[in-house]
Amino acid sequence: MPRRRKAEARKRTKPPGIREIAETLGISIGTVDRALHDRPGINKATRTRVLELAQTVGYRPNLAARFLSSRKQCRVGVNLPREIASFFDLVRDGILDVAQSFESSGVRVVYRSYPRLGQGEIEALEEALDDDIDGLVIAPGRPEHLAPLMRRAMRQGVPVVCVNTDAPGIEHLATVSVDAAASGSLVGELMGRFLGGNGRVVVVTGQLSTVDHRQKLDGFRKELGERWPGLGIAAVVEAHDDEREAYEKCRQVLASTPDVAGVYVSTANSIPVMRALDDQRMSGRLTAITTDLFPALAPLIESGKVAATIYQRPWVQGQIAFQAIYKFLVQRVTPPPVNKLSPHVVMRSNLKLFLERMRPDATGSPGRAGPRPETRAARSGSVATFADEIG
Amino acid sequence: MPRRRKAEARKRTKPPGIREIAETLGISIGTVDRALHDRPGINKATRTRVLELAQTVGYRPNLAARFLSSRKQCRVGVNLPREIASFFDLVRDGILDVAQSFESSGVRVVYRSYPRLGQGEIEALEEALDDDIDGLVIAPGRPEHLAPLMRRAMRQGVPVVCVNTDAPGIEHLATVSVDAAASGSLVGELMGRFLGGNGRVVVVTGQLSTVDHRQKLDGFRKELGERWPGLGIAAVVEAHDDEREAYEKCRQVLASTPDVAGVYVSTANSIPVMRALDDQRMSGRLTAITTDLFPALAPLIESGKVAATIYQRPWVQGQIAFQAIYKFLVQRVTPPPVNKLSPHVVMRSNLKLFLERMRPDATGSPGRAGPRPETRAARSGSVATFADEIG
DNA sequence: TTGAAAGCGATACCAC
DNA sequence: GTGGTATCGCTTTCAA
Repeated sequence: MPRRRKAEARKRTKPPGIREIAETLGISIGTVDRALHDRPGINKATRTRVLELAQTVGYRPNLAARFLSSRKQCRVGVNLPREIASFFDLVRDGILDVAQSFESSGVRVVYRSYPRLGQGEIEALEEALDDDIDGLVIAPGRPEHLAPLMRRAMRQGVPVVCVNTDAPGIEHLATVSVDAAASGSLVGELMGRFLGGNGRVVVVTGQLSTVDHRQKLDGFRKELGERWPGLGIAAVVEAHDDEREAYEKCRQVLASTPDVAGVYVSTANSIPVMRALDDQRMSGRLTAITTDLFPALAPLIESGKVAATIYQRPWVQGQIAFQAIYKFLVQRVTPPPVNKLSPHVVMRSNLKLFLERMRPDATGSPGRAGPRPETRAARSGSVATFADEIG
Repeated sequence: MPRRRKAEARKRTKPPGIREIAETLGISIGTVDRALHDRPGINKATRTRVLELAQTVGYRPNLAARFLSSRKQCRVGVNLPREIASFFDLVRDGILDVAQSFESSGVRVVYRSYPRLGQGEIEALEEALDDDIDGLVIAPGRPEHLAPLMRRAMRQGVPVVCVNTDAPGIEHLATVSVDAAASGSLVGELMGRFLGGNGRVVVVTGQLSTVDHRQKLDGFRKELGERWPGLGIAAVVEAHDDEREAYEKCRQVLASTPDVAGVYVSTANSIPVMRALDDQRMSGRLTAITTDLFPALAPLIESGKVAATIYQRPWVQGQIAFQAIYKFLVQRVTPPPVNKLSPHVVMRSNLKLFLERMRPDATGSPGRAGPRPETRAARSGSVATFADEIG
């Protein structure tokens, strides 16, 4: 067994650098640099020679050295709505967490917020694009309205990653979202199992013109149609993410449809729906499955009034989005254009695992602890980077 | 609105470095370095002065510079069993993925494997400790047998992170695992809902002396006891992760217990159990919930014979484990001692999202693509780092 | 016990 | 077009 000797063994045999390339080619490192970076003022022929040699020796730039020498910083814009905070605050935290772990590569996050999804997002995007930024993470509320600005970003060479939507039809580097169709059919399957295969279900959504909402309904309907002949949709309620509207419409529907066995709320707007159920004294008898997770929902899950909720993993969405931008900017790796996460099923028995991650103090950023003598290890109060991803 | 000017704005105002500290204190950077790193040969008084100033100015080392100048490399040992491959291969991939993304900080993975959980792990651990390694990730099969070696690791100053167990009672830096108790009660809750609150369930486990297995059973039993009065445990079968044993014992139990409504297999040993059910012509009528996910299980989920399986997220476990070691070694951040992941529920409707991640070609390591001219962006065939975490 | 200086591997200039 | 060289912030070594 090859037991390495203590001292010298841990020096690394250094990989080929630009200096080696320069030497073997008998040119200067400046020229190599020019070739590698497509910089102007270099002979086509030498450029090719350099590129080829780089290829064969397997040259890979030393990112530490690059960051150290180039004094410019990478600035990544993050535009998110303030509402719904329980979701987007976690997206932001996920982003900050990853950003943090790459701080030594000189990335900085420039954060902008606006009132709500689709409200002020155009202005914020415009502002960000004016702000000489290298990359951008956004949560498009109304993708179609953003299209022109997205084209502008493209022209400016600013890569944009969209979270919480697959934003088809607008230009972007990548999207990150929960698989909406899978989300819908997952609820269909849970509903089928929970109801023993029989019953009629009311679906409460936002508005069906939103791709995401449409896909969830379609997924749900497909699952029911293909696998659960005894299950049907009693009604589809569009509540437009409005509390009052959700409450009123649900009351009406429930009153006029007595034999409802289940309710599926496919947006975060579940509280008023549950209130309507309560008012009809139905919340115990009905099987309710909701979407997202926030403090007000916890007691409803605890009590069993909500059988399950579909968690859309905002923290992880943020992580992935930032990761994509970072790798693209720093390492020139183009991410997959569409990143679909698997939704999580949260029920009473695993609820606490998720709530723990939602405490405001659990932002999981030991590195932010600030100045400390390096020799003293700091035990961080919460979970490090990836660990938080469960939230 | 503060629109920054184009060119100069993106230079960063540099944070305080050891040079600044040296200057304001009127000493040399060498001395500052000695103070910051507790190196021998420095006056106690100056040391304190440096440390204090560092504290007040908020000194944070530039990791890029550190890595660049220190020519030593960090070597992290990874010891994993070859069986069960569907699980541990993914743990390894998760580790490699993170390692990859930190390659520019000079971490290297030294991989060792041995036949199966608990078989050869002592030798492998010994070998790793002999191999002058800086940190270690292991998957302890029999923690109690490893105790002396773990103590040795501790003495040698080698931090160890354990995956797939919370390995109580042995020394380690941290553990990463699915929350076994939550896993058990989650199955209890699913069972309760699926069976409509009535029926008797057979539990198939490995061996109850294994903490992890015990906790799952306890979680399951607790959930049933507290919330599902109509549900009971018909029998608990210890199959010791042996296929034949599982099959035989299950056959017997099922034959002698006619009124079984559900089966819970709390280890990956579910195939023989399902075969036993099939042989008794019960697989359709029973509600089966299993653990882990591997190719052979997919058709059983597809067909509905397995209602759900609890996915233990090997990929993420690997990521978190390596991340913990890395942060500890490089950034001196001590991770939380226990990292409990929330288990995922996989059913027919979201199965494909998980299977996609299990294809052997989907290792998600664009950076490994090898030498390429940097100016040419590479579109990676699969998902970048964090994205794969859903698998 | 301390100071001074030589790298690490890239970028960004200058001069030719 | 190309070569040379200062520079980034730190570690390391040698000299005082």
